[in-house]
Amino acid sequence: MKVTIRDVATHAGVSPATVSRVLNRPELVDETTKEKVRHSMKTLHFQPNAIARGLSSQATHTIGLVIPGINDLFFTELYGGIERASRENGMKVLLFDSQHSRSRSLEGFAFLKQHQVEGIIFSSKVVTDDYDALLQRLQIPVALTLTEARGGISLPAYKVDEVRAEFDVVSYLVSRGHRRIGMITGEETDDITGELRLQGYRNGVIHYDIGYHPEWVEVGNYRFDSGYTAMQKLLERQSVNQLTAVCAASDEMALGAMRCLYDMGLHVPDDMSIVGFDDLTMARMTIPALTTVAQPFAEIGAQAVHSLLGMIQHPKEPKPTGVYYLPHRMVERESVRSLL
Amino acid sequence: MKVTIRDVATHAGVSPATVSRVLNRPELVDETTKEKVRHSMKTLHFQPNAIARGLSSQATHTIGLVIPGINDLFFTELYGGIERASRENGMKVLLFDSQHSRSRSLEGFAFLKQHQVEGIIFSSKVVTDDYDALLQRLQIPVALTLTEARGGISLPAYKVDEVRAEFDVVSYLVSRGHRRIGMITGEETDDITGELRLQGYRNGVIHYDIGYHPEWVEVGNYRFDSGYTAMQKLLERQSVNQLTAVCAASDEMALGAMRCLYDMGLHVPDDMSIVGFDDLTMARMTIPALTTVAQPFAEIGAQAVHSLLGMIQHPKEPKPTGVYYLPHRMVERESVRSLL
DNA sequence: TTGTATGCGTTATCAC
DNA sequence: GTGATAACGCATACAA
Repeated sequence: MKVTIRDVATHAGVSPATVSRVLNRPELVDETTKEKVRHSMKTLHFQPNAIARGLSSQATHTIGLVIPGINDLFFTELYGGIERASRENGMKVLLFDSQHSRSRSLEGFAFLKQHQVEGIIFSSKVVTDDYDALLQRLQIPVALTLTEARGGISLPAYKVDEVRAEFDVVSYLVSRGHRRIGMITGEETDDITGELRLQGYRNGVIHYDIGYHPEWVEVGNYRFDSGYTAMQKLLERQSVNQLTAVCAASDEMALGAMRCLYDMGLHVPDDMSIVGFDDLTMARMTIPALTTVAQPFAEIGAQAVHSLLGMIQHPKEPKPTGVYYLPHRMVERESVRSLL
Repeated sequence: MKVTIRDVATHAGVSPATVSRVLNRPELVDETTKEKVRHSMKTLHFQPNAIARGLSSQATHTIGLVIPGINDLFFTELYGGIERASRENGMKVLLFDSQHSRSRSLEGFAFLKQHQVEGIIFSSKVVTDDYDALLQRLQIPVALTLTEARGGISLPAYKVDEVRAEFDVVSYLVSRGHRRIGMITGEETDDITGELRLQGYRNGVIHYDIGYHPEWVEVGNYRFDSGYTAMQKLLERQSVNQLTAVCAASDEMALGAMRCLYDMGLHVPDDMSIVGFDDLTMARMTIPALTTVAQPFAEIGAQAVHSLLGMIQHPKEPKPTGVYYLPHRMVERESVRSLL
């Protein structure tokens, strides 16, 4: 029925220990017996039991990943980077979807702990002080992606410099002759991302002597529909605002905004320029193709993995901490008009 | 350091077996000792070791999922349905990305076998005879999604009736007055999907006395760029073809086709109607929003899980077999013009 | 209702 | 270079 290491051993006429050795330390075993054992493994179709190995060796070679929601469109790229980097280093990845629920992210830690993962990548919203005790107890290295720690707690975080990125968006727009630039940002509550991007926008409009006008800003929740609604509100004030461009804190909201403009009979970019944030796969598939700032999701994931690997391999060395910025990149496509 | 069932036992003044019982068969243990044990678990922050449980009980409560590629845009919805149905039934899911490689899908089975999953959902291309021996040996229930088995091998498959779905697309187009309907299909080699959708198209044009014209058909690989290229080729023959509508075998190709038309100065749907296939999240976010046929990805995933659950719980009963069709649905949006 | 003893499949520490 | 043997953390017959 199920073939174990013992079956292989008897079939090859050796001890289980030797079979285990050809699996883990083949250099320690004689060439001929090694061949013999391998042959037995083939013919018996032996598959080592990863569960038993994990229990015995106390090493699961697995990295846990907590994500906010599998349906978030950037997720697959992040995962791709993580999975690849893990695989290249002999690690597997175990996924946990917190479904945008704070309590479920906590569950995620418990789940991954139970499965003896050797490191955890966390990418759900802010990580605040109240995680502290939990994380201490965990005794598992943790790295953050697309978010950062707040308060006393210190965990390494991998992301783009969002303040700078959004500033660069404003710069780009200014360089195209825009001055009356609005923004659709993300929620500020429990979400550091929206806060940072808004800060970048604010820095930009102040830096370029445009001034910060609260009435030029609307808040969304990163999703398409909220982008639509936000643009509607902006449009209601358009006669006084006279915006020529709007930057959104996500590609999805940017597309929602474009849809709203379309429904109002306005044309992008002729009547209004739009810039997104993320550079999702679909950003190049729309008409007009979306000008946006690209986050290197795969690279961010890979960096987090490498960071974890370091902590796993050198448990006694001081752990990395603070925020590591990966380079963002303006992607110029068709949704911005030059006023010059 | 790490707290086990024994630690809890001594702390609560009971035997390890009792602790194990409150975990697995709480009804068998006295109310007061149960409380005592649970209290100890809390204060010691006990987390049961899933690895050890799996080894001991021979039940991992895990379903394995082999997907062709994490970056395929429909994947997250399929996964969502699978994860949800699994969770509702006390199961976890372990993911394996075959990266569109046949050999890697084979590896996937080995990987999942090693991790002692109790069932496998497979969704990579065709499953043919040569999988047979492997699958037999596996001794693990397998269900297919978005594909089906070919040859002698019989595995339950969950998907839409693609022939019928594409036929319905043609019907829809005809009902809007179209007759000169082209198609961008998927690869026919090693891919049953493209074959079936083309068959549906063919049935349609024949049924409506339009006739099948090979020169109205181009082949792509489901991706955006291939849709673009295919439409280019179609356009080269447009003076003789005089197509008024094109249906694509995927939403991505449909968008690629739309982009091509846009670049050629043609307007959708005024100059050409376009229909997709899948109803990806982004289908409603484009302008014009894409008319397409929706696959119930989440439902397909959930059905596959339930099918697996049945096989797991009743190992001796005959396993389900054949193809189970889930209802597709025409989603009417803006990319088709009525000629009537 | 609770405790003891054994096994799950593998790794690892010893001897030989 | 190879073979016994004891963990790994938990579940479960069997006893009590």
